[in-house]
Amino acid sequence: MTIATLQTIANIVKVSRSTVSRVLNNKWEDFGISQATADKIISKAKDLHYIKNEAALSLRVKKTFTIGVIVKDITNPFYSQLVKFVESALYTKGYNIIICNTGYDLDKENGHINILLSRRVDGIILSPIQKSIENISIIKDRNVPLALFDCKIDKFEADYILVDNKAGTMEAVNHLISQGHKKIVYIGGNSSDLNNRLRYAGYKKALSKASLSITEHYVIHGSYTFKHGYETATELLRSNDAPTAFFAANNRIVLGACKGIMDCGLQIPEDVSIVGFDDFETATMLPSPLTVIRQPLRDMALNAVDILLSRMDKTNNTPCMTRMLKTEFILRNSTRKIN
Amino acid sequence: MTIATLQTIANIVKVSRSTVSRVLNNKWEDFGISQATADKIISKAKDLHYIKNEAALSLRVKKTFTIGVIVKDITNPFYSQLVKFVESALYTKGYNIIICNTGYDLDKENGHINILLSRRVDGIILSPIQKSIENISIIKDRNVPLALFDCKIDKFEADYILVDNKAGTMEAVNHLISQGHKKIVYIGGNSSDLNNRLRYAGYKKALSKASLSITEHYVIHGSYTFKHGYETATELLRSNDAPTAFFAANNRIVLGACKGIMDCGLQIPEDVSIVGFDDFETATMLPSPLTVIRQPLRDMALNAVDILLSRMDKTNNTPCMTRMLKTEFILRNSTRKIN
DNA sequence: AAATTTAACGCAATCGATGGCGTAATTATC
DNA sequence: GATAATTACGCCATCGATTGCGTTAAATTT
Repeated sequence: MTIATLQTIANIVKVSRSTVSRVLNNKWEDFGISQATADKIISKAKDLHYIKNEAALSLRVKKTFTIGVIVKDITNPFYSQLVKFVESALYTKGYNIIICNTGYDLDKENGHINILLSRRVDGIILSPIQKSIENISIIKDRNVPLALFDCKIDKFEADYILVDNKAGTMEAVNHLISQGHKKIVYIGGNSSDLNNRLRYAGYKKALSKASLSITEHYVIHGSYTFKHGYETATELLRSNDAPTAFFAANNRIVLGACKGIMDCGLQIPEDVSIVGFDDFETATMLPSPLTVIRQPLRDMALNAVDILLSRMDKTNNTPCMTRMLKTEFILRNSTRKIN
Repeated sequence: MTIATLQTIANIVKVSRSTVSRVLNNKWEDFGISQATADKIISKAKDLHYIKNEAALSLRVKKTFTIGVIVKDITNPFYSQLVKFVESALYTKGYNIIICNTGYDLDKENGHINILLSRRVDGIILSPIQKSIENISIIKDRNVPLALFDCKIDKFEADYILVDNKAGTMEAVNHLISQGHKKIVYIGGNSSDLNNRLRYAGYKKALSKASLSITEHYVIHGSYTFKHGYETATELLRSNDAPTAFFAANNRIVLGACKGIMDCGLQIPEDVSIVGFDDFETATMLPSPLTVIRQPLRDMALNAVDILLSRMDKTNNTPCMTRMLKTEFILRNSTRKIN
């Protein structure tokens, strides 16, 4: 009826809890327990459908085999893929993940951090919205391994996993320039967002290297949304100084921009070229498959897992480091040479 | 240095663990603990950054405030949205979720089930790949609340959450028929999949109601993949009996089919009409926004949570039930009237 | 002043698993 | 045949929090 514990089995086989524990953990030889006893215990455990209680184990060994993953929006392919890779890597190591979706809500982010700490997770992968260290530093204070993802927090020593936003963007914009484009729009995300600033820096650098000047009304920071991409594209294309190419700072913006372009009756890449940051499944499924900057999500996930696992070794005192990964330029068919 | 426990605080304030526990759980008035003592305890707890250990709590109260969610592919928007809604609903109730991604791997699914049981989760939401009850019934045997999602398992009494696949598909196909289409292709998923069979049944019924006969080479079961949609669409459109409309059985297939149609040099909806099962963000972002059958994901998630929560009340012995939710027909712009 | 209430806590068992240390019993060695 | 070594376990504290049941001291009542 009730769920079997070590004690239940011990009572039936008439041995002590310890013996049952040792047998069920395959250590009976180390403790000189007879095969006969072991067999009896194992078979009884099967009969009773014994399943160990991880909560009790955690309490005892001070390890939960649980990692907390805090993301902003799990429905964004960027994060869902990340989660997939993280889950898969950790599964093979015997860890589970608690997923926390903040939905860009600061209170929820902090709430989740506290919950994860009270659950004594063995590590946290965090892609934070907050920029200040107040609430994040309690993770560090408690010595919980932390991998910070896709962000950089001022004056906060930690292990970061980043991509080279600037170089990636430069590559994309260089490509447009090499195809003869001079009127290239930067459709950006939130202007206070560091990633956005770095991507913008890449854009600027590419232009200046090619001795092209920055046209102010071609730089539109805003938000990482479909709407922003759509509105920016349509407005500019209908203006009397229409651009010939767009760089979109993330996967949502690029979709909005594409839609905007098409709604203006223009074709990609015949009339307008476009490159986006972030690769995603549907990028290949558009009428013209999108040329994009791909973030190495799998590598990023593996790096995060790697950091956490190595930090769990408390003797490991290597200083925190930032792992900056290279992006990949994926040439598809959304840009073309112009005269 | 080391992490504070109730005992730590008790020692400092010179009271017993019980008193600290009662104060920190805001029950000190019930136990007649003086305000002065309470204040001292609370302030010490703050000083020491005390955070309760949920593992210890779980062990004691036999409740983990954790729900396991097992999905097939978290990167599929269908599941990532589901997870988002579930997470959000449970967060407000004080629960966390452990996410398990099976990647259509049966062993992993079973592995995850066992892990969740050993973690003594308070409930499981499962969208299984397995069709047999062998491995699933251990969940029921252990009396763990279970919500089965998007599936039906033979001879297994449980709480199911489904959508009316047949009616939904009928509505879609009826729409095509009402626009004058007679050559309507059914691009299906795995032929053994129940959802696929039900959707196909809806297709058949719609045709027969309109006195249209089933054309065998217009029914292509296969898999729920982009590739299948693409190949089916291109092959049929290039045949000498090209159809005028498609029904695609899920979000991946429909994207593949759209791409196939466009790669044949045809336009949606001018040359070919298409309706898909599943709504998803990018459906609106295609050149012609897709008309689709939307599954009520939010409702489905809330229902699942609701079932689990109510089943946790052990006095609740209401028989298992299947909640079949209605789909919604979302008319956009991927079909048109033909002569 | 004695009896009763109430305020203010403490004790110890419990949840389930682990592991260091100890001990009896058997077997091997000289 | 005495001693040493090995086999085969058991005892009990521990992890951290909760809670039923007691217990003491102060306050109140009569």
